[in-house]
Amino acid sequence: MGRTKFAANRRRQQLVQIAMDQIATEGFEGLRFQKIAQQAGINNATLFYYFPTKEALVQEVVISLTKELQKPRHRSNNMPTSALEELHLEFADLRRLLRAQPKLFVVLIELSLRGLRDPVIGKSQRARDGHWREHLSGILRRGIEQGTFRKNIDLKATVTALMAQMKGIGYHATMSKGKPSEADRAISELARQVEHWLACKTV
Amino acid sequence: MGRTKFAANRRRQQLVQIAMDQIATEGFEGLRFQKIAQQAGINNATLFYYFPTKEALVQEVVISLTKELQKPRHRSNNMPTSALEELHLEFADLRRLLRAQPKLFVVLIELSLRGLRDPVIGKSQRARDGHWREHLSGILRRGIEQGTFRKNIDLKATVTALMAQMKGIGYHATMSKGKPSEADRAISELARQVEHWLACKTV
Amino acid sequence: MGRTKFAANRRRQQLVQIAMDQIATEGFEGLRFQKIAQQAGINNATLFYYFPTKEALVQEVVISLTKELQKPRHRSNNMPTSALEELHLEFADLRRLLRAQPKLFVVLIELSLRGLRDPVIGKSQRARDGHWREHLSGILRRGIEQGTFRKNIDLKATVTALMAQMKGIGYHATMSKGKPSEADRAISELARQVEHWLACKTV
Amino acid sequence: MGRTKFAANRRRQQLVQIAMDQIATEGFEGLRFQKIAQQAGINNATLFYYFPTKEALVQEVVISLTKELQKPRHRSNNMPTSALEELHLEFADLRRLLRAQPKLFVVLIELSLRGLRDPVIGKSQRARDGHWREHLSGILRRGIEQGTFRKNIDLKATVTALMAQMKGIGYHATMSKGKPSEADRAISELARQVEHWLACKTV
DNA sequence: CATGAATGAGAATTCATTCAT
DNA sequence: TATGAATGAATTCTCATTCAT
Repeated sequence: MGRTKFAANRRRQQLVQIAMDQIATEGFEGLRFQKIAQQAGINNATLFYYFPTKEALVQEVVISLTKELQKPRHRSNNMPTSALEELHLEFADLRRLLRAQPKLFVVLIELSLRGLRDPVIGKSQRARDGHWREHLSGILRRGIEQGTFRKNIDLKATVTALMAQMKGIGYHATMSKGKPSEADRAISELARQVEHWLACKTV
Repeated sequence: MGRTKFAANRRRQQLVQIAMDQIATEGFEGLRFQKIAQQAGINNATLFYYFPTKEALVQEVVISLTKELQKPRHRSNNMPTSALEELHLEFADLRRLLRAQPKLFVVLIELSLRGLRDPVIGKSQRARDGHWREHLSGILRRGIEQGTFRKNIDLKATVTALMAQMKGIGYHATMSKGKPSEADRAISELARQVEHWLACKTV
Repeated sequence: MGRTKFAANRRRQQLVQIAMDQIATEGFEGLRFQKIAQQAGINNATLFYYFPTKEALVQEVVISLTKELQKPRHRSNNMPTSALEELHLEFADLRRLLRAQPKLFVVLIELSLRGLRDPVIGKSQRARDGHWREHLSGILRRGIEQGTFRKNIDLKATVTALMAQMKGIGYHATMSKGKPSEADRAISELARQVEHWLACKTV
Repeated sequence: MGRTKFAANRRRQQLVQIAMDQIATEGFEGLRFQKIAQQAGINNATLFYYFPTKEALVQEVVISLTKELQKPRHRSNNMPTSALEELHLEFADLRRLLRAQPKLFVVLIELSLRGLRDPVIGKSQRARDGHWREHLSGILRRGIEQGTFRKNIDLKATVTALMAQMKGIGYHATMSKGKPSEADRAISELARQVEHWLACKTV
């Protein structure tokens, strides 16, 4: 039974993955229950045993996506020593994710749009953003405490701007379909700019 | 006859406008020919008289959107005197547009996603980005010539970053549905940050 | 006014001709009022000035077709001298018509089918067949009188068979799209067979 | 499972049959998916479960029709002994088919016309004609060998004429809607004529 | 005569979902 | 679990026809 449940979960996860791929390639518009089943090699109706509704499947996609985004990446072995380094790592994460899972960003943006109309998705999105905001605020606060960042930072506006910048990088890179190296350079540029702005004591 | 043609064009424009609103509120997914006709107070078939295909209508939306975005806004009366001011005005434009036509950003993002699959839309999108890139590059170059900006700017990366930042602002503001004032503050913060970064001679 | 009316009739005739071409190339299925207007270079609605209904246009096609089929072809200058020659000429007509206006047969068959459901067309068709039957019966009778054909002919069955044969040639040639020369040879073969059958005194 | 598949095939066959009836009574023009479903007592969409396209259904009609026409009819118990008898049986078959399934001819003619535009149908039609031609040629050749038919037959032209004649009988009988007995008599007349023509040694 | 604009009544096709087995 | 069969509710698109100008 434990084995079975495990297998069933694997299957669910696989189906969610297929759904994500579908969204990435065909858009939300093109997400078809039929096609997912087909691609999973199962029957149309069988899919309904796993997800009672298309909506339910989408919710799982949201959950899976959120998990993926919150999966600790750089914090693998050693804690970052300074706020500056933490900030660095944020950008590094973005860079890595953008290279490793470009499709994820497409789904993310599709879901953002859906979140505007679907309250459940919207709520989950706002929650994710809230956590991220907290995380970034923490870094900035620590940086100020550590004396790395200047004291007169408008914390809220800065964090908002920072989030917007990082989202913008993901959005722009995803849409313009330039070379990854181009995105990398833009991220580095941005990272330096931000750090300069936060660290510069003469503003 | 001239009158007639004029009226017909007005009608088309009106229909495109309704379509844009529909996209903004319901998403691409929810764009229904029926509903547009309904909202225009005309028959379903009449819509097909104006647009032979749903696709055709969408194309017109793209055109209309591009026109709207390229419509000169700040250049109303007097030419900006300096590159710095020009850059300022870019941010001001963003701020104004975000307040005046928030729906436009939703449509813009929806279209971006569609552009990933629809080659016609994609092309138009890339063309628009190309122009914008040129425009921003021009400002930066002029700023360097004028001595306002530092000489060692990595022009390409900087422009990419700049575009990403501005897109990010639009994206974030649109999605998070915060108060406009919050977006305004983030934009100001960002503008100062960028200018500082470009102008700082000690980087 | 006389001129005008004449011109109008020319126009009607032209439109009917276009309709026939349409039927020949697209079938009854594909007959579109729109397309006819388009091909005539006039507006959709204008066509309704000439024909109050699509049905009306079709009726005119039927009339035009009947006229075309009854147009005396071989009887141009001199009367045929014998029944045998008359019969010969029937086959010759078929041969000529098949070469000169192959499309006409397509329309003819399309109309036949329509005649099964449309009583007006059906009636017109039966009338045409009736005349033809009379005509052929006359030839046979004359042939018998002239002593060319045998006396024990089953007149009714023979005429029916004759009509069926000739229709069959038209039908087969139209459908199989073989070379005209092939049809010619089959017609000659058939003509000889029929004449032999009718003339043979030892049956 | 075998039972199921069998039932499904029965269903498909039934639907094809209904489609054929529809074509016979309403023509290709009047073939409506809706109506077929209605007549089968199933939902519109269910029909699409069996046939992905209206076109697909039509193709099955073509196949079914071809099968029906090639279904051996007279060869039931004993082989025909002579070419003359074989030829006889061809006419007998025609007579029987015309009485037993008059609708089949309507569909056949409708399909012929469609074959002019639809390459798939056209090809199938030409193939069927090819086989028939082979079959008839065989009979004639055997008749010549057997000494029943004269030696100087123009084989190709004769077969073409023969096919045209038989098609013509079907076409004429179908269209003129006379009594079956009339068609029977014409067929007999024709059969005697053809046999006389082929057997007559003095041509 | 001629036309642009408008429309009602379908038509094919799609898709999430249900249900008996 | 799994599936084949079935369906209702849309949705895009077509077409003959009308009407004011």
